[in-house]
Amino acid sequence: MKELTDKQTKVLQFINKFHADNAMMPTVREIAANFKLSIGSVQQHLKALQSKGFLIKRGSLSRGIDFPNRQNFSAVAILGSVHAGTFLEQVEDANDYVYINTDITRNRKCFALKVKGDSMEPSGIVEGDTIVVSQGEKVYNGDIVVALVDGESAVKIFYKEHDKIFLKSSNPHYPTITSDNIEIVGKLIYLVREYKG
Amino acid sequence: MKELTDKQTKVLQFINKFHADNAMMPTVREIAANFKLSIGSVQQHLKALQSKGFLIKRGSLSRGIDFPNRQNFSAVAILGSVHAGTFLEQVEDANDYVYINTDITRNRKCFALKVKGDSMEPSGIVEGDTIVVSQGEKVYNGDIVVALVDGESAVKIFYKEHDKIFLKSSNPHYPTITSDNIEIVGKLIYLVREYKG
DNA sequence: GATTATACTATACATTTGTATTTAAGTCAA
DNA sequence: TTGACTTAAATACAAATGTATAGTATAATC
Repeated sequence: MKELTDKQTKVLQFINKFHADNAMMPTVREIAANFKLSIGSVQQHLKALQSKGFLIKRGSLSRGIDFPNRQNFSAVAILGSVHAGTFLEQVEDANDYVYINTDITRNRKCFALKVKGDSMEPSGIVEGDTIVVSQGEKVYNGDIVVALVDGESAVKIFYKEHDKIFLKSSNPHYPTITSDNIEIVGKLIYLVREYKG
Repeated sequence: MKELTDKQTKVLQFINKFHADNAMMPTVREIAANFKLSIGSVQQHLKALQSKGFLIKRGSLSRGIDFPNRQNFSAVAILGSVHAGTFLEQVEDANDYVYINTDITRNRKCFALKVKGDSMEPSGIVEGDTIVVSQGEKVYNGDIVVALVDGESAVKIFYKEHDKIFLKSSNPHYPTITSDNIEIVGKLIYLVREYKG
């Protein structure tokens, strides 16, 4: 990627913010108005941003500029809560969602859970966090997973040795779980935390 | 919410998909072309969708229809990184953003930082996390803040006793900071973490 | 029968928007 | 100096787009 001048950067930032705020791209004249510039001046900035690969054009449509790697969001449903220490509770109304970038979900099957308990605190996962889990994914030693143990679920660190699965808590006060009946539901790919008040 | 006719439902679905695919609302004529309808016909459908509350209009802008409850995201710029243990580094290109729901930012002035170090690990803030900070906010004892101490910044837990400010690390290996020259930059309102690989 | 809502066409017009052209000034490097 | 690049303004024109109006037809309801 070539480098941008100060002005080009500012124009790109404005476009970014405008799009985030209004769910549409600005017109040439809307950009001009924001910076108190002439139309022609903005045209040149847009041209530069295009030739440097920071914007692309869709024909001569109105509001027809686009980002080469536009931010797409998918709504991931929060299905329930999971005791990082012990096990899962179903939540009745699945009307709550986390919105995350499709760059992260990448067409994978995902769902989200609210964390309860403190068994994963040393790994930075605390009560109230919302974790996004990708299903049907290959897991490796050290990955953080949501697993079903004898029908109940938990967030743990995955380890496999000699075909035997061990589920470790990062908090040493909790025992390592092992069982013949462990099913890996999915792997942690994202976490969000909201600080309220 | 009043009910929609079959045709109105189809038009609304098309608008929805068009918006998801192209990050912009369709024009009257684009809708007409899709359904092989006349312009006036589409106008009526849009009018009906508006009067029933499924769409709203923004003036007479091109592509100026909108969903009443669209998820709004604001792009929060990642301005640099901050050592949760020690101090801040500026990042030159502010082309990186976190996208968070405006329900959370609520018109507050925000910026984001990448966390380095482990001084806040017991609070669930670990290396690589992206934290969103709200500026110029009232802070209370126990809040997690970004503060400037003698010109350098850090993420700490805020305490004030007898007009003296203390900045505590949750990791006991780090000392509590106190100084006559402490400025509170902002308060933590959000955190995101991506698990890669 | 009269009224209302829906569905559709066709056309005209005003505004918005993208694009092109010309001119000019400043910076920086060869 | 020359040339390339950036920044900027002013204006004109074509295309895209929103809006308004008039007319037809069907079905449901009172």
